[in-house]
Amino acid sequence: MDSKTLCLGALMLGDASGYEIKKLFEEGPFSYFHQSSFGSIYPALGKLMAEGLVTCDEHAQEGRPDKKVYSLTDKGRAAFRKALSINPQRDRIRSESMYMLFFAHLLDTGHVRKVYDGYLEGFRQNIECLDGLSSDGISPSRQFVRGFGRTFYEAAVKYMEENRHMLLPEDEAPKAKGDKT
Amino acid sequence: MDSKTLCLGALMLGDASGYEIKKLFEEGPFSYFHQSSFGSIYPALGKLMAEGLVTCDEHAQEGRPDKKVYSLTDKGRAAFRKALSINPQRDRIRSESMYMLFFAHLLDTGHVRKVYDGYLEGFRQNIECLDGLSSDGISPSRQFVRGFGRTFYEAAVKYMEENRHMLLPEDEAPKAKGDKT
DNA sequence: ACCGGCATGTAACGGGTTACATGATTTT
DNA sequence: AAAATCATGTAACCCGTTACATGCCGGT
Repeated sequence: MDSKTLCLGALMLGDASGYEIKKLFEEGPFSYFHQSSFGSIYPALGKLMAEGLVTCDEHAQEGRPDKKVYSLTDKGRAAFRKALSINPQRDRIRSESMYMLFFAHLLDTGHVRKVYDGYLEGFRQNIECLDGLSSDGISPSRQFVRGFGRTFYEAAVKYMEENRHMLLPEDEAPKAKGDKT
Repeated sequence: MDSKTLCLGALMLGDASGYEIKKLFEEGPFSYFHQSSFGSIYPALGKLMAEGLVTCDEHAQEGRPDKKVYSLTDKGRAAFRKALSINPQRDRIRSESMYMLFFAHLLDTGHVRKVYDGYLEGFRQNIECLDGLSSDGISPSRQFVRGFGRTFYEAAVKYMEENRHMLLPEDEAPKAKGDKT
């Protein structure tokens, strides 16, 4: 999915500036299945302007650059719908952490533990973040996607909690501290 | 994760040619969390050779290019371990299908159905593929990662089967064909 | 005092995907 | 007869990330 389509979609949720669009991908509704950075958003918005797919409303501000709020045009909405009407290719997963854990037996236990806990923590944070989103008046589509993300993250946390011993057996031992073994 | 590290990891599983490495990412043990293409594998192998991290054994063949089988050197194994000792950044999910389904209410029902079924089918195929892998003598690390993939795909299939109505309500109706409603 | 947030933008760099080039053999 | 598999490799292109440039305001 190219940056332009990503921006069009963001604007479907309401007018926004480049800065605000980035937040949608960082903490907002898109954060669970996409991301974007300034270096791709600003140029994308420029191109969309040139193509007449968005308009821009400049709000002068003191002490900081003007805030440029973009809005979709009818042409933009049509272009967005067209962009989504292609058949998406299969998702390509790309997990550095999993690649690393695949080779956990070659690595220092301390390192594996750090990666493991960090990965788990990331999933937990995503769940918290999902919990923090308001569900007022959102479309069934959005609810569906949110639920999907939730399902995934919860399954991941559960699996990692239950199967920690496979990669970190020694972490399981110190359960009873006064035992007579 | 850069292509060179990806190739080193592939060779940790055994000597292989570029062609075979690609298959590891397409159908093999890595297919669940990474991928790679010829355009990145062959140049990566060339660089690894130049750096002395792998050696190459050329097998002459009739009617097709010589098969170049690569093996890790000690230096290569050390480099691999070092590459994995950094702290991986958080996984970045990138799902075109989810992005599309997020906006399902804007799209033609037939298209949504096609995307939905295609997506689901992809997950089912991944599960089948996992079932087809032999578990003989694989390390706990590999078992862990495999289990993780399985957990994810099964949760995804279950969620999509149970919540289809959220995006495709009309598909639910024709359940009882002789009812008296 | 310093860091994080707000706010926009550019440029280099890196790297991966895609397409191209070649060609025999096996399967459908 | 066509398509897929085996097998390697190059090159252009795209495009995204990262770092840089600028600057104020509010909180610690």
